[in-house]
Amino acid sequence: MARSGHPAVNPYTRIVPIRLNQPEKLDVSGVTIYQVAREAGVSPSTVSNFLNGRPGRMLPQTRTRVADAIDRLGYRPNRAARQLRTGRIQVVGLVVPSVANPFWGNFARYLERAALADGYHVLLCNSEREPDRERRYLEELWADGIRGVVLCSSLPSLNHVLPLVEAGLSLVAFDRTAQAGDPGTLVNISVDNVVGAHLATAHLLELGHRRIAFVSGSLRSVNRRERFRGFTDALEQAGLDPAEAIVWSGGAEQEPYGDLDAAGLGRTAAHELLQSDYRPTAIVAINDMCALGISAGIRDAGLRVGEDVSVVGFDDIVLADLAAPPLTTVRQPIGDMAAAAFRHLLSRIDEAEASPSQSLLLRPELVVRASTGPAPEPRE
Amino acid sequence: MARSGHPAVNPYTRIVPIRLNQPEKLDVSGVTIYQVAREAGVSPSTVSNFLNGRPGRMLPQTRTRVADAIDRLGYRPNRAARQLRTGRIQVVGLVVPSVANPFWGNFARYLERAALADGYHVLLCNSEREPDRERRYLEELWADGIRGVVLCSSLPSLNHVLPLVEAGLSLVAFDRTAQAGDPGTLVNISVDNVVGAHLATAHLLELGHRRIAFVSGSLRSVNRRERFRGFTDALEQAGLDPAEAIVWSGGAEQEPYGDLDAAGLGRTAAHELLQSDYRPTAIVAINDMCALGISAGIRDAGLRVGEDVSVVGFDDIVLADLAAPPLTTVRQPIGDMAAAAFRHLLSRIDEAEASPSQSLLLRPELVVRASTGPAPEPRE
DNA sequence: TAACCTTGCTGCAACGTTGTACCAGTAAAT
DNA sequence: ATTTACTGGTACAACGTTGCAGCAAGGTTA
Repeated sequence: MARSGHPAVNPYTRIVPIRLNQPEKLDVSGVTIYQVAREAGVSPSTVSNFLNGRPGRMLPQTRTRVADAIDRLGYRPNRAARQLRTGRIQVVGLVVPSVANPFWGNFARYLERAALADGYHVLLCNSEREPDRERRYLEELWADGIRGVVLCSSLPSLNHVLPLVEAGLSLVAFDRTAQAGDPGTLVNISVDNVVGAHLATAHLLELGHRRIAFVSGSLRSVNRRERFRGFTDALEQAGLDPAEAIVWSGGAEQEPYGDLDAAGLGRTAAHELLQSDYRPTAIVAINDMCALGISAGIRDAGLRVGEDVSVVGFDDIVLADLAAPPLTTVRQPIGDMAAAAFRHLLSRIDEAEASPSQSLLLRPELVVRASTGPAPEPRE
Repeated sequence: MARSGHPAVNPYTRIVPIRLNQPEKLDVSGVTIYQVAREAGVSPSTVSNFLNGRPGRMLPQTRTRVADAIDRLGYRPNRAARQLRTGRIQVVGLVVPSVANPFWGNFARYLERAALADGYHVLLCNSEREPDRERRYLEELWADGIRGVVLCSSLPSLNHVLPLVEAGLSLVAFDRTAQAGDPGTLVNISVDNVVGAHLATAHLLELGHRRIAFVSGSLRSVNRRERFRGFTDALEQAGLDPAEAIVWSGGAEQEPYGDLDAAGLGRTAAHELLQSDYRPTAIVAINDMCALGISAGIRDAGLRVGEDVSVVGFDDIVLADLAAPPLTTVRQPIGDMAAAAFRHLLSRIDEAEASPSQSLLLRPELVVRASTGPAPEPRE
């Protein structure tokens, strides 16, 4: 501090003894790598080597001395300093449509579990499925030094985040399969939506249903398109003409993805479908929230779910088992998917060379409950 | 770099041209405060003053020059460097029992919204209501430099986190009212549980119900105790003897808080209560998940919710309106509470002197839907 | 005119960590 | 005896930001 002896006192300035803006910085834990070094009788570099570089670079006795000192002092590395120095940070981002949706909340919990096991934290962001919010969030995360993000988007195009990916952001897209225009380094992780919807539809066909409807919001998102394909594939395989399938794809154009309103959407769909001449005996819903809405709509019409009209959902949220009647649905292996997402993210961040784009599809599982039953006798 | 001319070459070592461990640090955005300073023709200190200290400390023209330079270069301050220097960080923690519960997911979303408006991020943690996880999370957050946390705990005692609070951690306890042993600087934010349960119970009494049950898991958590008090208060006020109230307080001792299983708990409770001789005509549930489970249990018994047995929930989660029949419930002003929580947190972090402990109780609102109806005629 | 104050800016050291470059000391190869 | 290699460490300069201390220039007061 006083490098050249006492600091020269400016004869023109009075002493100002009160420091209003003192840093008042609360020490993160008070103890730094220097104190550990002194305690262990080594240099800070050696402690750093112990912590990061090879611990093989020192004698066993030195190693234990350092370890003991760290223990004794309760030393914890200062993350800010580490990040400043290395540019790395032990945090990944998670962008979901909305944690208010139990499916995403659940996914967040599993991802956190996976991340925590590797000493990573998860920074959570709600995009509300708005591309602009997605972009701003990713920019924010990037500026924070975060280099890996799990993006739950479902949007067909990722153009809005392309610049960041090109700058080096590692992106794992969840609930979305690869598209033609995707960046070359993208990893996609998703349930096999085609198989899932196929399972659901085949289940209904086996029960004897022939007039089956598919209900969703706009079909613009990737997974919805795929689920629809699984639906038509199954019909075709059963010898039905998919062109004659009943498709209810509502929702205003201006708000085509509404997650929260999926239930309301389903209810409306049920009302309309059950009033029509060609009334379906079974309905495949785009997800569980939608299916719960459909169930409510069926009841509104004075019909019984699982008897007059069967309903299949998708996701298997906790509430599916709780509904009246419990919902038959397609279960996503959400824990496995979260773990895989984090594992891929980590390998992307660590490796200098980004491996080429790839997709991981996990097989879903049909959970049969009481919302589906044999097709009622045709009464025509 | 080459401060003293060419670095002396060690005659004993061959040149090792391959640097395996190069830092490869991706620049956060490439542009630093130095480049902004050069672009604006001022010193880095002036740019820093513009960013933090008073911008009144410079001429208007200087101010605009700096602002322009920042714009032109797209400068964003490096948070790690800032944190290292100041010890501050623009992140608050949020510890919830589990985001898999829609109520907490929703709360997280609102808190994020409030935080984002002030440039703060939210780091989310799932405690699963385990005191030990709570403690470890808070320690982790503290080590990360985070000085403010919203803790959604409901545990009567906060002893397990006391050391951190004493070290300077600002804590806002959510969904929990003040307790005798609380730290002196704690802020409690909660809905008025007594009033809420009172509203729910009074509503049932007005409908003519007299045999009303209260269903919850263990009563050890703070808010559950209070809701129970609101329940008994209302009974008393109606001239009934609370000692004769039907109280179902189940759940194994070893897992007394199960959030995910609240629904299963409710279902079991309904089964047991409806089999008893003194069967209730109405049930007050500890929360909506529990109420949905109770509804399922009532249906299991072949009875109609809202006609044979009325059910009131608590929280007003999205699914309450979706159930069959839609759930009458007590709505928590969750957005207001989240905003208040963040506001208090911020003032605690900013102010050097922590103001004394206080509690904020927000008034809940009864939302009447179809799960409650007039008490059935006594058929005895 | 001397003494002091105010304004508007800059210089500099630090925050805690890391990894490269270096270096003694010893062992092995020439 | 000399060269080379390996081992087990240390010294030091960054990373980007901040805010105190300082300092010219001009203004105000005595």
